[in-house]
Parts: sequence; C-alpha cells; structure tokens
Amino acid sequence: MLDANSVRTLPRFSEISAVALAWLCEHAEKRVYAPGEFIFLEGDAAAHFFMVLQGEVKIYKVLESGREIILGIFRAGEAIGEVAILDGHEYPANAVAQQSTTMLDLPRKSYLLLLKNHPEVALSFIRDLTLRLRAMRVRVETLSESRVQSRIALLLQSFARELGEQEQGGLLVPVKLNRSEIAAMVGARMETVIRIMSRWQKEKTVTTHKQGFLVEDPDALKEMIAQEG
Amino acid sequence: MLDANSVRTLPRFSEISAVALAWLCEHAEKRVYAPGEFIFLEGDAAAHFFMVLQGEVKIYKVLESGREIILGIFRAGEAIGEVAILDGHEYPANAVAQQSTTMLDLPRKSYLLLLKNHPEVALSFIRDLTLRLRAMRVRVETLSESRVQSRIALLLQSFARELGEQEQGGLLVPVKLNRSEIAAMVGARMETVIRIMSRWQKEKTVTTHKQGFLVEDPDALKEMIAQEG
DNA sequence: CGCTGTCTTGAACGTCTTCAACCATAGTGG
DNA sequence: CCACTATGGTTGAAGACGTTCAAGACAGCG
Repeated sequence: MLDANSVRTLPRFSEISAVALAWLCEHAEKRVYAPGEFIFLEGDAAAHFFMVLQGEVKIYKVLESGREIILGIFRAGEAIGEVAILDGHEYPANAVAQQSTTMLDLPRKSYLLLLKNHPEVALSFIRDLTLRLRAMRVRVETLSESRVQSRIALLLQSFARELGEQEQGGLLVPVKLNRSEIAAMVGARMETVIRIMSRWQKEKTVTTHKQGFLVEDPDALKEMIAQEG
Repeated sequence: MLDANSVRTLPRFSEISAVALAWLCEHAEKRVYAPGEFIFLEGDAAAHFFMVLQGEVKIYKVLESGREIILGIFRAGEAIGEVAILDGHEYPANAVAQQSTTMLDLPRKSYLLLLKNHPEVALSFIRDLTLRLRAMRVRVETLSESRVQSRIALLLQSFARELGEQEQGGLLVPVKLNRSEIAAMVGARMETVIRIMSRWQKEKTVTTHKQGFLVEDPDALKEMIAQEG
C-alpha cells in the first residue's frame, strides 16, 4: 500500500486532486528491485506504468550492430514506461535497477483510467514529456559532436546542471557510472573513454570518486567542448 | 481565416470538438513563408504555436563548437514550437522554411487556452509528444552508431519507414536533402557523406534523384547497419 | 558571361577503434 | 589463509576510418 503523503511529494503528482490521489494509492503497488534486477525487457508488452521512488534505473538497449547504448538514467520522481503504454504497446528498451530501487507500479489499465478521468494528471504528464523531449534534444546535441572528448564533456556538463552540488574542491556530480556506461552514453568505446578521463584525472580537470565525478576545472571542460573537430 | 474542414483533416485535430474547432479557426491565422525564410530563431520568445499545413520546415541549431546540426524536418500535419511554449518559453533552435510553406499560426495565449479548455486537444498533444519522443529515440540510436555509413543507412531507413513509396526501381524516399544536410543529421562532414553515397550510387544501393532518394537494394542497406565498428 | 551553390576527388593527418595483455580490488569457497 | 574469480580500470601498438584542406567539375541563374 502506498502512502498518500509521500506520493504527493512527487513533482508529477504534486497537484493531483484528493480523489485521484486516493484512487492512485489504492491501485498502485510499491515494488522493490535488487541491484541488477530487470524491471522490463525490450519487446515486453507495456503492461505497467512505473515511477522511481528511490534508487536508480538504467534504460538501455542493444542495437542490431551489437553496440550497447544507454538511453537514460532515471531517478526518484521520474516515470518510465508510460510512453510505451500509449505508443506501440511494447517497451522499446530494457530497464534494470542500478541500485536497490523501489518503484511505484501502476497497471496499464489503471494508468489509462487515471489519465482519462483526471485532466490535471494529463497536464502533469505533458509537462513531463516536454522535459523528456528536452533531455533527448540535449542528448542528440551531445552525440553530434565529432570528438569523444567533447561528448564526454557535454555529458558531464548536463549531469552537472541537473544534479551538481558545489563542494570545496569543485562541482560534485553524484552519478555513479563506470567507464563502460559512459562509453554507452556518448557512443564511443570504453578504452577511448578511459584514455580521455585518465588524462583529465592527471590534469585535475575531472576526477573520479566513490560518490561520483568531481569537476575541478569547469573552464577546462568548456574549452574541450568549444574545440572543433 | 482558416477553413474548418481542412483543419479537421489534420491528424492532430481530427477528434476535436466542433466548438473547439470553431474557436481555433477564429484565433489562428494562415501564414505563407518563402523558401529560406525563417519562422523563428533560437532564443526567440516562444510566442506562437505553429503547424505545417503544406511544405517543409527544417529545425536546426549551431552548437558552441560551430557544428551545425539538424534536429528535425517537419512536414504537413506536424506541430512545431509547442514544447517551447510549455517549457522554457524560448525556442531552442532555428526554424526555416525549406520550400514555399504555409503554416497555421496560433498565438501562445490562445494555444494555452485551447489546451486547458479542451481535454481532447490535450490528449492529441500527448499522442503527438510520444511520437516526437520516439523519433528522438531513433535519432539517438542512429547517432550512437560509430560508422558514418551505418548512421546514413539508419537515417534513410527511418525516412523510408515513414514516407517511403514502392516504385518499380525500388523504394522511393521523397525527401530532398543535400549532402550537407545529411551530414548535419548524422553528425559527420559533408565530404564523408559524399564519399559514402557516391559509392552507393555506383553500387546501385541508393541513388539520388530530383524527387529524393531511391533505395534500390534494401538488403545491402541493412548489411551496412549490421556491420560492427 | 561570370557567379554561386552543390557535388566531387585527392592526399596528409589525426582520432578512435581494435585486440591483446596486464593490474588492482573485492568477494568466494576450500 | 590462500587460490580463484569477477569486475573495473589501464596501457600499447597497429590499423581503420573520418576529417581537413585544397582544388576542381558542373549546373543553374542573373
């Protein structure tokens, strides 16, 4: 059973009516996933709407060419699977829990009812979709840079903008991604990412820590991006 | 003044109520743009909702690095500018008419009223956004391929899926893009695109014509994509 | 006619990938 | 406790691929 007050704290449901909220709490379940556990697979029928309550979910797919790409990392308050419910009826990618993760799980039919009967939910949905679309646009811009160096710099910059916290040593980006995963986000090979980030580590531009990445020299990062190639 | 019957033929407004339709026709204008004319520029206040009625609009931007990228090509029935109205209030890219183009132009305030007062319009909007999001996902997948060859092949394939017409010589993709524009869509240089497509021309895989591209050997295209790299 | 835009080609260069090997660390089971 | 294994990070060398720059072909148009 879901706690109405905690659901209210989710941006997506902050303006939901009391009636709709009660209905949602009644029809949704809370589910816990272990690290590495799959939430759904590419091609599965889109039977559930999910929202991350705590933890982190990676959405990724393997292309025909064998290349693995990460479409996004989703954190608390972010919804996954809903586009597939309305469009195509199949999940277009795999979803896996990166850490121990709790999710709100609402069956497809309940989700559609909620959307239909509560205009304010539809409007929140629209707002969410526009944010997703913007994130994808940024992603396309990132991938359009020719040099891997610029792509990694842009990726870090967009994480920093979203989640960065000012620390004494620089800007801390609390994102735990290994080199392989960064490679899968910027469209490059792990070895290339390692070579570039090792250089940054030595030059004290960006350093890697247990909590995430520390951007020590933001200006140097900006320069990497501005470079042509 | 807009013609109610022709507005009804637009997928986006096919299920609109009679009242909303009348209201829309009253508040929207029809505007004609010459080839090369700008509809809006990156950074402009998002003061208008547009829908392409006839012709073609290119949305593009110039990145900090100087690289020019095309975010999308929009045709009849497709809406532009609406994400910016709800999110950020500034257009995130430039819009230019590729041919002589007529657009439906609805001021921001009227658009918001329409959305608020007519739930069926909001639902069509959601459907549209999910389509856009899917298109962007395909775009990210395309750009994630490392070899330019694969990226061009994927781009053509997605155009073909959407607009392709079966002809005697193969599958005709009625899209007029020069080599520079293809380069800006796949994140590569014009010369590279030329070299690859010249080879295809010789090998009769894909040939370029006045009307667009003719995919003569779809299997060869698929092979290009499957190749690792 | 000369101009402009698009397409084309060549050669040198730089970047990224590929493949192979290697190191460090943490966890597991005997 | 140690050998074993898995995972993530690291490095080197060779070669493929794409870019860059420079030059030229070609068509359409004033």
